[in-house]
Amino acid sequence: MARYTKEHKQVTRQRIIERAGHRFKLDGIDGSGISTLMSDAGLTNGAFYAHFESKDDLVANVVADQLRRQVERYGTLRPGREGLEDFVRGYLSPKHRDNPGDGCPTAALLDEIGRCGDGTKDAYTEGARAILEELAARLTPEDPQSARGKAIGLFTVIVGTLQLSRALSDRQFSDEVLEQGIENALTFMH
Amino acid sequence: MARYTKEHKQVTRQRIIERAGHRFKLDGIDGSGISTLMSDAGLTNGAFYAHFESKDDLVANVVADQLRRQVERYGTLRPGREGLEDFVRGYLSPKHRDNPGDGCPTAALLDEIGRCGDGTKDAYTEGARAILEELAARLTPEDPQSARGKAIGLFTVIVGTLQLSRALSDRQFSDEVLEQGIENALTFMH
DNA sequence: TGTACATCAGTGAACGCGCGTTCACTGATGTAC
DNA sequence: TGTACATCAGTGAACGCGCGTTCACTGATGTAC
Repeated sequence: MARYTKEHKQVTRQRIIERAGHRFKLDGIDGSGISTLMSDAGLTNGAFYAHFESKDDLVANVVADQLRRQVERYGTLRPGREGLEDFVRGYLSPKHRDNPGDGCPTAALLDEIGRCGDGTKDAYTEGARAILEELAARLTPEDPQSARGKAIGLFTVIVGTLQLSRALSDRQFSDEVLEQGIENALTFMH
Repeated sequence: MARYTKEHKQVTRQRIIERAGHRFKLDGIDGSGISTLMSDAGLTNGAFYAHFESKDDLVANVVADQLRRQVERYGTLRPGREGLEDFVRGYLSPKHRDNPGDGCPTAALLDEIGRCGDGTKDAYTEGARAILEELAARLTPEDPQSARGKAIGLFTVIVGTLQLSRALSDRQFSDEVLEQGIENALTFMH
């Protein structure tokens, strides 16, 4: 099996982290076992500890990686407020709601991260800082103080809205929450 | 042990539900085992299935109970907008952030509820409806349509803010998020 | 009033299973000669 | 260029443990006589 070039192991490690991000967002961190995670990456359970010290170690790396990807996504948007509006509409869409595995790690895992150890929370904290800075930069660059406050409002309202929409079994109610959430998010962008 | 009066079993069942609410909010649903839950209620694991069909059955009952308590709390507030402001300040306080076991079930469990089965999501949906109605009734009773939208905004922003503050390992950053969250929540009350 | 008994809330050991983790082993690789 | 070998990514069985669930049993109760 081992077909190792120079960076072969790093590539495998990155594949484990990426697939684990998907699985965690689908089934939760507690709900995802090592065997399943390794099988998702096309490997068997025993290889796990050649790449990570423990499950906690993996979790911290996955959280850091997921938040990094989230920040990178902002780079692909139209510049300024227009890009942010596009982002909000995609974020609060039925498609995003119904596909958590490919979606925002914060919406999928925020309360679980709050119960994690220091390593994971440190990784999350660093990522959250970067996201809020990205959002603030697009809001009112001429007034950084107010932009930061609005960025926090925008971020928390879209995360809370998406989570709520996923917890509602009544589709119509859930759709209403998403649509109203877009309007609520826009109040932080004016 | 059995000292059973008429409603003895109902009282025990209610005690299990109440203590399980506390435990779930502390350790998560997946993170709380039946033996621990029963021990919290002063019982042993075997008695569990005399009260509930399954863990899922308990979870649905706990979610319904927790949301009911949350709604009842609104009745103890000062009337109108003033009461709502008191509520928001208490909700977005370091004390609430640092004591999830005694706090809001939505902030502690929302993304996990999104991954639960229909029974639990139905219970949550009913409870969320009641909470949003309570909030809307205090906002602008003369304009129910706009009140409902604002209630959704208020609810999602305080839930998202509290969850975010719990996931940040940097105390100062976390405090900033809480304080800004109060201002952001107030924008939905004007 | 005192005793025998059916009721049933609760006990605690056991079930099979999947968890996170360990470890002896495999076998394809790049390197040495 | 061809062969022997050290490296090491990955295998897969096993560890002890706690999970959700089952079940034969206990013993205090309220009731019957």
